[in-house]
Amino acid sequence: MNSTRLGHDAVSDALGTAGLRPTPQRLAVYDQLAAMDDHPTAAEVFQAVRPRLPRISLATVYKALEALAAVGAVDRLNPAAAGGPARYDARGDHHYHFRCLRTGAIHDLPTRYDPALVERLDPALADDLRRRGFQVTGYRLELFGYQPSEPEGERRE
Amino acid sequence: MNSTRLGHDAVSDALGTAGLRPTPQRLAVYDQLAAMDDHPTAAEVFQAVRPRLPRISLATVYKALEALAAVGAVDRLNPAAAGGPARYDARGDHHYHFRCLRTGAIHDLPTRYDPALVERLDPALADDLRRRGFQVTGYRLELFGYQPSEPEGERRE
DNA sequence: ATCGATGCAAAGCGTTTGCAGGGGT
DNA sequence: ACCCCTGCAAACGCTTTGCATCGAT
Repeated sequence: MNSTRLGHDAVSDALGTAGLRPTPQRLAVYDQLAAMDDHPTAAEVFQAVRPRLPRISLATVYKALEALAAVGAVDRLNPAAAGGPARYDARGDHHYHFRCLRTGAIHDLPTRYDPALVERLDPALADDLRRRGFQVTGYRLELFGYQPSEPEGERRE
Repeated sequence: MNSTRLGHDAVSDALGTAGLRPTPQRLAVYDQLAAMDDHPTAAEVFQAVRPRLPRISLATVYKALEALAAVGAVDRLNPAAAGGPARYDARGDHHYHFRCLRTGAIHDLPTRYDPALVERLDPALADDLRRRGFQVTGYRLELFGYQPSEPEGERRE
């Protein structure tokens, strides 16, 4: 569904290169994450993979997500509220997100990470940061609002 | 230090209008927050107000921050990592933040909330969102990187 | 045989809640 | 008198960790 999602081979390679094993659990977690397009929580991934791996534990899902994040195969998205669950993103590149304030779902936006965004957005700000000695290594842009309501499949955080 | 910070009277008024009482604890929490410029966590505010209010509890600090946020006197900033503490902002307006990846400190950026940011950043994206029925009510822009190291006063999350 | 990964249970951390006591209007 | 607030303690949700077992090289 998305051109930036990796296949088993690419994920296996990425894990292997980092000295991590491409276990069935890790690959299943990645598959499940890549198949869901509203960026599920760890608990949701856990429920979704249980039919395939009935003996998997939630702790293993967390560890798998950590391993996948370590090799850049997934991104962990910050919780919307303190104490809320983090959500995960199977894309390996940077992009913007839209977060629904009603359901907590996160959708990808068809835009790309733009290293020059700050410069373009506000040259004076970029200049000011440089002058103050702040080294900017990245940014996060997140839109929020409300997605069209769906008759089913709703989720609340 | 910052023109958008409110005085006791304004905070008291805001609380009163909402049917909330301007208690010493709430005002002290607001004062402390306004006096710190790296956007402390609830625990840090708690420690900072203890000398003035030795009997205050952490729960009261949380409740005070909630009350202040409810009337718009403070903003709660999402945790950087899942399970990490939220940070609080004494400014009543919207603006961007710079988050230090080393210390977790958050600094204000001298920019303002721009309702037309999405339109300006990417008109095609704005159009696409409208077409798909997504209602955008706000956004969050956060830069991260590294602040100049300080000889003292460092903090890690 | 080695060494990492799994899965279970328990701990950890930030935050919220229940509730009795207290204070302002 | 009323109602909100405080402060203590306990509960809560999400995540991580300790540890014995398992599995692949």
